[in-house]
Amino acid sequence: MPERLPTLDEQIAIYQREYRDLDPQVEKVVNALSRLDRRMNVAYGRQLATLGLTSPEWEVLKELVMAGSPYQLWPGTIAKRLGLTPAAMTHRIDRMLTQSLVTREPDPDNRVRVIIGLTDTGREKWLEVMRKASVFEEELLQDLSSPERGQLGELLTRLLRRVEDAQPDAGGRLTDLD
Amino acid sequence: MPERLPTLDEQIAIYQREYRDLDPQVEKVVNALSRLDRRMNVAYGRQLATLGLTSPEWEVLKELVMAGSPYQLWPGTIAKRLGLTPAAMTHRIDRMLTQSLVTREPDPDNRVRVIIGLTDTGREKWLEVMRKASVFEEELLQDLSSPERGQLGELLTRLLRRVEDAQPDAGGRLTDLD
DNA sequence: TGTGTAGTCTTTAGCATCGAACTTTAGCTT
DNA sequence: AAGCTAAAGTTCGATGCTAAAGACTACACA
Repeated sequence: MPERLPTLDEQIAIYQREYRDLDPQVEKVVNALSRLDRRMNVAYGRQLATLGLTSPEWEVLKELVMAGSPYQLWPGTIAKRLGLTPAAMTHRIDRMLTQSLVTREPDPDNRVRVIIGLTDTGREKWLEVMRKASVFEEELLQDLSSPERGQLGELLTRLLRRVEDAQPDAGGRLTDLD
Repeated sequence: MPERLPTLDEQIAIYQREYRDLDPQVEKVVNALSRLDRRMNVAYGRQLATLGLTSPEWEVLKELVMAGSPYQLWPGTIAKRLGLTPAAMTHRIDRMLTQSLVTREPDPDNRVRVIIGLTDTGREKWLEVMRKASVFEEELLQDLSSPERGQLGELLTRLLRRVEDAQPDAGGRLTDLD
């Protein structure tokens, strides 16, 4: 009974025994991506915890900063980008309000809308996380030379372009399903 | 008030305005990874739904197949790999039992342990998902030549090696935190 | 101007997950 | 052997999420 996580190559070898037509090259890329993201999130989670933040809160802060000055978005927009229901967004904002990370004001242009804004506290928190995160990120990439880093970024960007064009708001579809 | 998701490069430009010491090359890699994983999961989720599977169930099936014949693991092992608490694992297995995707038997060698096994139904489901997923994966990578795919796989593997060595069971730490 | 329709956010009920306490067993230690 | 410690998995209470329904607003069209 194996305790140890199979290496990526072991995983793919087994997958190929189960499904002969599998393309090992493609599978390697896709599974490496997914494994990396899991590990990165574990690492981020640790750093967030030391700063008294949860990962849901962090996601929202990122979106608001990413929006640029004046750091405002509608709840529905954030929800769509994060793949959440509007209901979840309502409650997340509620929680973040109690910590003064964000504000919620009525939209003067449309009374059924609401504007979520980033507070200075929220912006500060974002910065603290980034400072810690960048240490981890540098460590993660330390085995890659600068040209390799650039190349990796470029290759990933090309993948991303395809999938983001196909799912503009995460609502499109890349393949026909039925 | 922006509705549109900033492109990766826009995002990084804004981040740099907020945090001047940020390394754009590193940030590009890390954020592309995270964006890609989100999109991939959306796509997988769709395909799973058409096969009557949920993503939590899919995760467990993957681990059992990955273990190789005879497709058996302890609940605690699966939980650790998926980053779940043992409690969550118990309930997941309960649900999967009702669909005959897995079995739960006492471990003959240690009466406090339990063995989760993959059923033929579960193995079939895994195969169905993989067949659909490989279509999507091929489409995702279609803009990359075969050497580029190999290169991307190799670069990602090097990152993965570093982080998996540092967090052997997702319990280690890559950076000192306090 | 009135009405229908679509869209935005909130409320509610049900469910999955977490953290923590608990039960049972295995393996030491003396 | 007997007791101590560590480990595995289940149970329990609390929290965040989803899906669906509801309240309200804006816009199009007659």
